[in-house]
Amino acid sequence: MEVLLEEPEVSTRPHRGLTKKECTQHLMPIQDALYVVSGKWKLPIIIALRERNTRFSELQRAVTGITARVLSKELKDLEQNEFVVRKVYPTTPVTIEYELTAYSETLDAVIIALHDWGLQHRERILKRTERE
Amino acid sequence: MEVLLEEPEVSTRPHRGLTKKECTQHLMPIQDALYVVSGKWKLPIIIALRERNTRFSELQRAVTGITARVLSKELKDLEQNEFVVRKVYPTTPVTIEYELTAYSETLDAVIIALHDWGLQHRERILKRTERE
DNA sequence: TATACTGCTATCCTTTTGGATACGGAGTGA
DNA sequence: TCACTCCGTATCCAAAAGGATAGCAGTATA
Repeated sequence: MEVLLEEPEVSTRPHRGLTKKECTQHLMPIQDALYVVSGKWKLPIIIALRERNTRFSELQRAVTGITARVLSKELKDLEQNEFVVRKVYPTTPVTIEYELTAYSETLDAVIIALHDWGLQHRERILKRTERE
Repeated sequence: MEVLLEEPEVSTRPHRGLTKKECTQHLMPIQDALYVVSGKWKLPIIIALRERNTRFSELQRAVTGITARVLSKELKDLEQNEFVVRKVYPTTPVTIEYELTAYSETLDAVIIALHDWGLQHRERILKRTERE
């Protein structure tokens, strides 16, 4: 899993005083961010973690429908992005806890923006389908 | 392509005074929003459209690497979400123009949030890889 | 002794997404 | 007439994402 993406190429014309280069430079961080939150399970897992579900099997129950394979992979991704720390306690048997980091909270602005937009979009679509 | 998603199920515990139901209700709009901006080409196309590339072949040149098949499909999606209108002018041969709607600008807050977060994330990762 | 739970990994399979290539009719220019 | 552009569609394929199932070592429980 790559964390930084390559520069995509878009367009040739300036826009609002931005050169092509500036536009595509804007695109890269956007795609980095999207990479981090998109996919079927990333946000459900983060939400489950916020609700203090910390252990693997607990998470698997909380995020209904996810398989161990996928949960394991997603947790590794979240760890790599430093949203989660994996703590191993030498009990018998070992206890493993996944905890959200302070850094994971920086995502809040993104999540809120997505949420607000999504909410009005959903309402818009429902109204539209009513009309039809 | 579905526009509204099903309610996902996550977790069982309350969090910050929110019930389970409230949490998952938050998730739905987020996933609606993600649905609209994620994928390889959606944002590059929107950016190209903002730069006044309106015609099909123009878009295909502007968004380098996209094939006609995929561009065609993405434009249909964008139309369905009411980000784009397809206008047909009865010239000979017909001229077809894709134009962004005013509604497409409501995405700006989301795009900016993604951009800002992505930018600092990228810097964070670059610093981290320097240290190693 | 048998069964179950924990925290996974391995293997294989399906679905989704996107890419390659070819082709289409209609028009335009040499 | 030949070649080229425009705006796509159709068919087939490859890669990525995700799902199903099985298993495993260690411990606890019945």
